[in-house]
Amino acid sequence: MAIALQPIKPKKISDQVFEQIRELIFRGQLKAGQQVMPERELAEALDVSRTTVRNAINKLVVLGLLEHKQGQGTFVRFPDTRPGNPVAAAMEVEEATISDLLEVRMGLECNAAALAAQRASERDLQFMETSLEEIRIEVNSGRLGTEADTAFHMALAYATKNPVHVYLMKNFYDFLFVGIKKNLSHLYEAPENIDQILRQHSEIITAIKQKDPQKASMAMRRHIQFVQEFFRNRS
Amino acid sequence: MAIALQPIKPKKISDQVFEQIRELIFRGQLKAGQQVMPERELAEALDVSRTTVRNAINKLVVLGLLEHKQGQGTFVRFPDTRPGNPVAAAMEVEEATISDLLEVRMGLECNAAALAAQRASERDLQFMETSLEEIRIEVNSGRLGTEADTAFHMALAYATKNPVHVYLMKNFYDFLFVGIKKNLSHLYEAPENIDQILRQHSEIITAIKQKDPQKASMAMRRHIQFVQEFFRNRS
DNA sequence: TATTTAGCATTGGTAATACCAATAAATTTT
DNA sequence: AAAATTTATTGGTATTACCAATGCTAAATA
Repeated sequence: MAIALQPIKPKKISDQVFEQIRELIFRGQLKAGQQVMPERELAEALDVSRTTVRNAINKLVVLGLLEHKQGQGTFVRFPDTRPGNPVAAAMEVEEATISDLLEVRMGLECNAAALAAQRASERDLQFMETSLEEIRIEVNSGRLGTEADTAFHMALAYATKNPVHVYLMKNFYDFLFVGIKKNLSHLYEAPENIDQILRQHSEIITAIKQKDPQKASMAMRRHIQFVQEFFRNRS
Repeated sequence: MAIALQPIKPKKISDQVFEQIRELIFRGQLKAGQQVMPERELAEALDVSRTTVRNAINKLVVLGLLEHKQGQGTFVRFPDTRPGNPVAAAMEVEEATISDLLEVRMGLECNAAALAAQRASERDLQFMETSLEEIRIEVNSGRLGTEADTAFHMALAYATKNPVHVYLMKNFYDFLFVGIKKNLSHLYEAPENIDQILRQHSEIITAIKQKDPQKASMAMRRHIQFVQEFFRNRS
């Protein structure tokens, strides 16, 4: 007998719950930042076990749509902080130090400087010089030019014309710079350091202008080494 | 009183299990297609509840690293058949080429090799040599040792002892794999290249054994340059 | 009274156990 | 020998209990 029987839904219950909640989020009935019903209530409302609800919610958490907060509840994440960004959490968990961050930047950015020296357009150079100028202004106004500083390094990333490098820097921007930002205040407290740093940045730009990869890489190396030294001495 | 007590950070148990299993996959100790231990056995072996193991595994399933098959077991997915591989997708969107990937790896991995030369433990070296040996076996059997090759580079990442670098490479894993797979499949057209590659990997290990950062970095540089040259000549 | 402290309620995290459901292999039956 | 059945294994769901973190509230204290 070949009667086309209705192939019953072989779906896992937890997946059905998952779909329902996700729908609520997509439809905007669960807005960003809002708290979702507690697991216990959801379980009763849907007449399934808390275990099942839990699996569904966990899936949404892993996908970055929801966020667990023990003792408070589960909340809808804001879309702009969603894509692949367990960064902040990872930062806490991984015990990453400023030193660790600088080590990685040494490899990544020296290479980027060398690439930029081969490919940077006039526009790229202008962006970098603008950022450098903004740092000067900020610092002279008594503020710290952290924003401008990161802008400089992002401009460098774009100047490599390498989409993979840009992708990395975009996605790990927080991870690579957040630690620096927090501690940059100390570095900028000593005015004599500021001149050093400005000069180092300037040297990087000069080397890129001259289209000298070796020189650019070395300039970046000296810059990062300087920062490394600073943090080594104060800890 | 302002004694800076060390604020304990109790990671979730399920996340610890998650990390362990994921590391087994990255290191190649759990190969693609292979079945992982049943949840009940894992729970007993790790001395945690099955619930916890379940949560950890579920997370890996959602991330696409594992695959559930009711009545059979849980299996390691083949990296290139992962649905919605975020990095691979990004590679399409960003129009990234193998050449772009190799450029970034040049910066990241040369630096990693230098760090590993300063910090690699015996265990790290063993992992690298095991991976290298597995590549040999795979190649001699007519297959291409893409997974073993990836495991080698992950082992190098772990050997740096730098949590930021490890974190980057973990999230870079798919990208790395895709790149390596394409590398090898094309390099395989000229078998004499395989010997070159094996020797280059061997030189990297040797340099790390000798705790010579410069040499390790240079060995890695030569390796990547070799692959770059190959792709330059065939396009 | 103002502040601190302690306790309580809420909510996610883990555990233990039992049973359901699907699959594959072994066994029995035809 | 082939087919049907049973059995063992393994993931899926349910239930219950308790732990752990957070925030609120009321009691205790200065």
